Amino acid sequence: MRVDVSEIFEILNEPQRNAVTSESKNLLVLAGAGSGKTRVIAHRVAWLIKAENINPHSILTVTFTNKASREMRGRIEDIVQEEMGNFWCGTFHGISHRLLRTHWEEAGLRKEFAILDSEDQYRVIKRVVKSMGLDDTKWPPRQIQWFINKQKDECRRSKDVEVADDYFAEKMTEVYKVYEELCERESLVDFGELLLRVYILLKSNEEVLKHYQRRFSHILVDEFQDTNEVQYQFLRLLADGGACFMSVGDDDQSIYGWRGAKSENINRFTTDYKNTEIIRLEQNYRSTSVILNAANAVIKNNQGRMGKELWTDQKEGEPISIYSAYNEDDEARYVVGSIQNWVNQGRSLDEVAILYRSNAQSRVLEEAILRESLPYKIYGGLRFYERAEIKNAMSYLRLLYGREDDAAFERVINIPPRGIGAKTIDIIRAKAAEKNISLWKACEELIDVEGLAARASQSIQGFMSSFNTLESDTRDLPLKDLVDMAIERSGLIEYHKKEAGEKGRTRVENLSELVGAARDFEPDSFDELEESALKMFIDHAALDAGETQASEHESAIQLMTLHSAKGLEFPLVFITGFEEGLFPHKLSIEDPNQLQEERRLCYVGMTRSMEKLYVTHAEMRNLYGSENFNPASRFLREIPDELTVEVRTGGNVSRTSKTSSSRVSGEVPDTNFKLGQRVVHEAFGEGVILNYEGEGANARVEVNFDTSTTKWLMVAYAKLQNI
DNA sequence: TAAAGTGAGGTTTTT
DNA sequence: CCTCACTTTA
Repeated sequence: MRVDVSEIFEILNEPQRNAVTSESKNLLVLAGAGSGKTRVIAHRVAWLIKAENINPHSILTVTFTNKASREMRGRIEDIVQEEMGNFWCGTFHGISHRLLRTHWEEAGLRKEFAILDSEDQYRVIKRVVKSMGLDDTKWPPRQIQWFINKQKDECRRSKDVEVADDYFAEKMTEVYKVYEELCERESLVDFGELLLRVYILLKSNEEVLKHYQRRFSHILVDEFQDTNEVQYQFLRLLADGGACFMSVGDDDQSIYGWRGAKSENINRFTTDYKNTEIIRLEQNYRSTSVILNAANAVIKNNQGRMGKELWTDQKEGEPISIYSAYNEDDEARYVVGSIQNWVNQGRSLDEVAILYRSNAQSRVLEEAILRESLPYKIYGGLRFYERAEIKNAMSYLRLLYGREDDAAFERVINIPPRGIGAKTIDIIRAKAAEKNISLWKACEELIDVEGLAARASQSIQGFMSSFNTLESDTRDLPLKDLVDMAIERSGLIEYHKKEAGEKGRTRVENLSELVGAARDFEPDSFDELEESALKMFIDHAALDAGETQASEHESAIQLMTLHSAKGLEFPLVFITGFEEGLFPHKLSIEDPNQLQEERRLCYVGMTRSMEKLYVTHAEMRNLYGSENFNPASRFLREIPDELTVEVRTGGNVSRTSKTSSSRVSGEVPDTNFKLGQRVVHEAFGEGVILNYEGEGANARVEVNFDTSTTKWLMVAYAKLQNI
């Protein structure tokens, strides 16, 4: 039966249509910012189903974030007008998880294996470091966690790590090994492990591999430039069965190289898969031509691009406003003033985004917004399932599901406080280690032999028996009531109620929101697996930490880092802190590759803007307690002058400042020195004047010497010479 | 068991 | 300089 698919076509341009209907076995779509990349994937899936009569069951669509995967599924279902329960559309991690739940046995896991989120993983690693007798100030668990994850991203087990004479790598690999053994023993799977284990499963198990190779006739991958090694290899194994493989990405928007993403995977795709058809989506539907041309001009400075130039038939639009602020307060004031102008023109606040390179910059901006009592929403805090009170409640649920969950046990054994201190826990841990059993079992044994202080013992018995009653009381209850009862009995609500002020109240609110989340929880079509709702809820919480903030649908200014702005669009965008050392960040300036990534980040930031873009920088910025005089970002010079307009000072924003106006010129009053001046000192050598206070005979200057020491010196005594 | 003190660290983040 | 994690202390 032929289905009318004209609707699929109507809204697509030619390259988009070519991508959607391509019959090539291997297809690479280079999709520029705002060129309709999600639309192309969604329509292609719809096309395959409606026009080519491909069973949704045979299609695999992979994205990076849960949000993207939800959006994708939603859009596809909108087009095909039906729900597709058996269609696999998910994140790499979600899909891997699903495969492991199905093939736990072949993968060498217990049926009830638990997922460690990064905080759980951190705690486990910390415990491992301690148990190995290592000093955790010398061996920071964070760094080891990073190391281990990096190895896993690169498909390396501890035995595969090449340490090559590097003492640190050697030691960290040892920790990796012990961590590996612990996870094996307790059947714990961290995020990296989900992928690595699936990769190893497919690679070593012919039967499972063949099954999925036969099943998936079409594989579609979004944001291909963000794939890391293990993800690439995983896809490769699946596609090697002869599936049609479409990857969509943009090398110019690769901003996650620092966490293992390899944008080379785009090039690699074309060499690994012969006769790959390449389609470029270069028409941008988002931004004015001014913004687009500026972004193009900036990204042109990068080497080794796949080649792509965005164009638009939209109007030219307003020039980009450049503002050189006196300091960061002035910058923030200017931004807020401009937003008020926007509002006065009848525009709305949720059309506005303020972007910055690093989170620390948000505070000054936040304060300026607060002063004008404008509503704002800041991205980047803890997400729902990452909050302490929620993790505590989830630990109760995890323990209810499986008493062997040590991570959960440790978390809640003394929360709320029940008189079980560090000593008692040490005894329990020692027992568990000695007998190689879980903490829960160790408690049972210790109680039997009276190996604990009477009070602690009693308290633990109470704690443990409460789980047994809870279990029998919640059997056959729907998930929502189960969660409700578990939280009620945990004592967490009472505990947080006692907390002072606002904090305790929001925590109690969050706990009841968790009950709400349980009520609304729909297992994402895991139906073929016989898994309890509770377990699915627990896994869901680990794999999808939820939104950054509870969504208030009030109109608000959006504040976020350039990284988190990727994929979003706003009519009005501010990019702040456009300064050397901040953006590009000082840690990225030396390495050409990292510098190129910074430039891509700039490109991403600029292309977020639909109508109007502001770029601001501060001549002076307080950083780590001292004043910095950063030159404007090199990216600013890469924007053609004819596309910009310099905002004159004394306009809508005043330059008021606590310090005297002479500071603007940078001259140290009644001396021969000025800020930024190079000077030489008899003992310390050459340096640059960073700051000053006082004047004339009392003037002191702060000099940053080339030996990279900074000193405050009295001008009257220091015998500084101008160079 | 919470409050006060100490010390390190300060780029970007998803799963 | 400010924040955060962690330790010490009343």
